[in-house]
Amino acid sequence: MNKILANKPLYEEVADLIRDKIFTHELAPGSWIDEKQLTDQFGISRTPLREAIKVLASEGLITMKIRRGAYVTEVDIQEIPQIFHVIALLEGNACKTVALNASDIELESLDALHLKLEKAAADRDINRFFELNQDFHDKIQEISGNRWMRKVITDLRQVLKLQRRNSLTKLGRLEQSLQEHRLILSAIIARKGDLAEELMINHLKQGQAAAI
Amino acid sequence: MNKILANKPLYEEVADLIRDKIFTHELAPGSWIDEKQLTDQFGISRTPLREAIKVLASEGLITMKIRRGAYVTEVDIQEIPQIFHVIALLEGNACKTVALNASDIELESLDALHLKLEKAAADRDINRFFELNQDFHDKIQEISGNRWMRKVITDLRQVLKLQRRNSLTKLGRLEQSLQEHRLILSAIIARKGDLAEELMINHLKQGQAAAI
DNA sequence: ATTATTAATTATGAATTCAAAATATACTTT
DNA sequence: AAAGTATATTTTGAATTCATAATTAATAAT
Repeated sequence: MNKILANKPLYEEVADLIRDKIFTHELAPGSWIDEKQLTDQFGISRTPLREAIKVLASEGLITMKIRRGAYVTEVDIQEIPQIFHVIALLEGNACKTVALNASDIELESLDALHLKLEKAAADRDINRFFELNQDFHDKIQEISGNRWMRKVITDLRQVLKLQRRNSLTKLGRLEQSLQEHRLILSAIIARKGDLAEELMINHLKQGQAAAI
Repeated sequence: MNKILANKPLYEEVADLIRDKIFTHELAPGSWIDEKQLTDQFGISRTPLREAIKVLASEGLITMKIRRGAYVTEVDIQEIPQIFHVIALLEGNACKTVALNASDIELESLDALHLKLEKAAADRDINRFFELNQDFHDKIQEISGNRWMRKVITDLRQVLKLQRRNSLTKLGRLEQSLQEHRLILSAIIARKGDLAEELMINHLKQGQAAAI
């Protein structure tokens, strides 16, 4: 692997690749991570691979077993609601912050994003909807301006992705999710902080219910 | 370093050692991490050291600069309130959960812990007080039973420790902190969830104010 | 004397090598 | 054929080596 002028350290690129494999279940929860097979596949040595593995372990995606290698984390099913709980608490709070503190320009950008989401839904473009749905949540966190909260939410969502089969694919859930977003957005624009918070928490609880 | 029968992987032990160095400011925020000097000091090779560094980077304690090594993270002073905000939100919620759901036996163990805290305060044993103070917060999280919330709080507290000079050393703050704990505990025992939450959030905000 | 340019040194990122442990395979022995 | 032991292979954890980039020191030029 002689990449000229790498902008990212190799171990991070490798971590990204492995994350993908985990989320697509090419590396399923519980499965052993075969270092040899991955180094061969990526055309790299074990050094950056093992560094990547350690990072993913620290993120909770991988579990190390001493003297017998790395395994994709199996999230205990009963822990899923716990993770959802933390995410809901944080995203709900971010939502309130946005409702109370965002500038009008920021709200406009959020509104613009929601419009795209509506369009994707109208077009029945599921993948695009899924992507924009994520962007909408991200945008709220971005506007709320708490970098650390955002990192926490990102990490936890990642762990959820280990487990969950996409809940939006369930028929009807897409339309319902969209409607919930509409309500959240209008509460934010109306500067109703507590309502926005409550709606976001409820929205995430619905998502959780759909996921199980 | 030929440790016979290591129970922990070397890179984790090394990560612990470096964490200590960071918290004691032997490695101060912003300072460059000299791999050679550390491998010499620890008597190990660069491989486990670099793995440890990657883990600490993923925890936010260390910042990697591409092609110029690792540095102890400098937390932007204006981000401190953001971190406190997240911790307060989570610990407050954990506190509410405990007030509403803990078993009587669990509350007894919390009460017992608080008694030790009172004793340490009466003895003016600052170090012990500091330790038990941390244990009290930990215990609440433990009882609340959300492993993931706990991990998040632990990681964030760790980042705070980078920066903060111990706020309890300020005269008077110790007594005030103790009083706040008393109130929190009695709210919990009285099963007043919302009050317990509010008191905990207030307690952490006081701590933040004292730290700045 | 100060700035540029080049050479030497050092540090980083990554591959390779090595020792010990774990696993799998072959071989007895009954 | 089954169970147990011995041997071979694979895998892990960690040290070492190597190429390239970055820094420092040395030299030359104005």
